[in-house]
Amino acid sequence: MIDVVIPGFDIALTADSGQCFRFLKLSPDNFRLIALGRRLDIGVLGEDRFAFSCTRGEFDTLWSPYFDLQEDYLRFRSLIPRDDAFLGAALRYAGGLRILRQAPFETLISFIISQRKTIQAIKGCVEALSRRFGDRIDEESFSFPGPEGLAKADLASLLACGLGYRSRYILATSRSVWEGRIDLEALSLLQDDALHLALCGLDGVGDKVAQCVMLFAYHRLAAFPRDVWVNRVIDREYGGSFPEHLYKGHAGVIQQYMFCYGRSAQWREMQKT
DNA sequence: GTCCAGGGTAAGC
DNA sequence: GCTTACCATGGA
Repeated sequence: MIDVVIPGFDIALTADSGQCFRFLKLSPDNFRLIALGRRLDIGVLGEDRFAFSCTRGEFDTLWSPYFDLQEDYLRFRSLIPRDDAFLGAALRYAGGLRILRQAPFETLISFIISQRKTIQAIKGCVEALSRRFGDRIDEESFSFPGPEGLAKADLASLLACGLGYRSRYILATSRSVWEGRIDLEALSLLQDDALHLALCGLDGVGDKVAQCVMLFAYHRLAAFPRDVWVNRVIDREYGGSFPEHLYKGHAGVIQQYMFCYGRSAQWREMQKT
């Protein structure tokens, strides 16, 4: 267990930001994450102070990159026009979140699952998949399965995880990865357009899922996923057209502020009046 | 009972 | 090129 100072970092917000479905909220100030084949517990000690259940070396080489802690998120704030009241409020609400650097396969499968599901439901499916096909980490923790485990699964087992019609997408895409028809590691060498095209060639992956995988796994900060929440914000606050061009190269970060604030009780309450 | 959720696909035009 | 019906599941 180590004690670290991370200015401006909000673990509660990041854990519930809809990027990753393997955060567990143990208490208001304690979180558990399964990632990188490990279990990590994070406690909030105070303003900008956190406890991580790992060594200093693991924090520096594994978790600091995972949480994108070397990036200066203050530089994204200066991109927001002063007269944009919505983004100003969104930043005050969600400015402490980070764009995670997650494993491509887990992110890919998780966002194929995500279609027409709530975040809670996605979490349930991902947990079920991990328990059935992943490796045991400890008494109660299981890693997300690799391509082999899912490629060799049968449809009935996938259906039993609550995946519904997405089961055949997950089987087909897992087989594409396992059989080497697509190399998720090699995709990191591609430019954004080529990466998007390659991802959209997979079963169950369209524009939105591809954008999520680009942003949350390949850290392409220009990717701009448009889901029902973001579209709702764009309709209500920007007359149906968001000026993405103002944030060239970093619109994905702005999108994530919009998503989190748009889902908040605070913004939703304002919409009722 | 109805509506909605971090959508994709294939058929139709 | 652009719409539209359909796809399972669970919770509000």
